[in-house]
Amino acid sequence: MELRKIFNRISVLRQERGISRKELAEKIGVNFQTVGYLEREEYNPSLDLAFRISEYFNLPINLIFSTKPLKPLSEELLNLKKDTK
Amino acid sequence: MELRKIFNRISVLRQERGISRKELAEKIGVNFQTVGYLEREEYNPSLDLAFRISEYFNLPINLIFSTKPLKPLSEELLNLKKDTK
DNA sequence: GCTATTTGTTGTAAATTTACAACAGACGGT
DNA sequence: ACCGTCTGTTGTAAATTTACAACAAATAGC
Repeated sequence: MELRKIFNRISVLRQERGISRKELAEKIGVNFQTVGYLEREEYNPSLDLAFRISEYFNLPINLIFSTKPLKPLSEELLNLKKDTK
Repeated sequence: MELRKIFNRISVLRQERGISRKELAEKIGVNFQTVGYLEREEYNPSLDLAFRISEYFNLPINLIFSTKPLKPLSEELLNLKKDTK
């Protein structure tokens, strides 16, 4: 089906929480190397795994994953502030 | 990884739009039997495919897919109205 | 009734995701 | 310098998703 690459913010979110890949892996129930593969965007998570990550970070899927390259969160925040002023 | 089953509203949304599985399949770029598998929830879509469906229906992933059984849309609507009054 | 379209289902092969093991490099604390 | 933890990477096997072909049943239009 020629899969598109999905971009994600997993490593940023994980580092914000100050946890290691191993800890995150345990929380979401996968091998720690799998977290590595996901952070390096070497392959896409399954929908179920995407939901587990979303549940762990308490953020909707669309905020963590995107079909388009993700800007740094800091920049997104800046744009939001611009819009509301 | 013992995958959880993900529930979805694909068949309702498709029927609301009045299109066939074949038409939907063409729009999202998969085989029409694949749409059948998804509607019967025999397997979960990949994250990319979930995004294509989300883009086609112009709805966020979380409104179409869920880890918990989905109530009819009519009921969801009723709950929303209750909350706001 | 006939025909076309849609849907449900099954089977097999290909592609993708995940687990797991192994190893190397970076980094911090002692 | 040593030790432990974290990270990056590669390889292989297992599980899951997808394509595709085939066929039956249901439905709608003529």
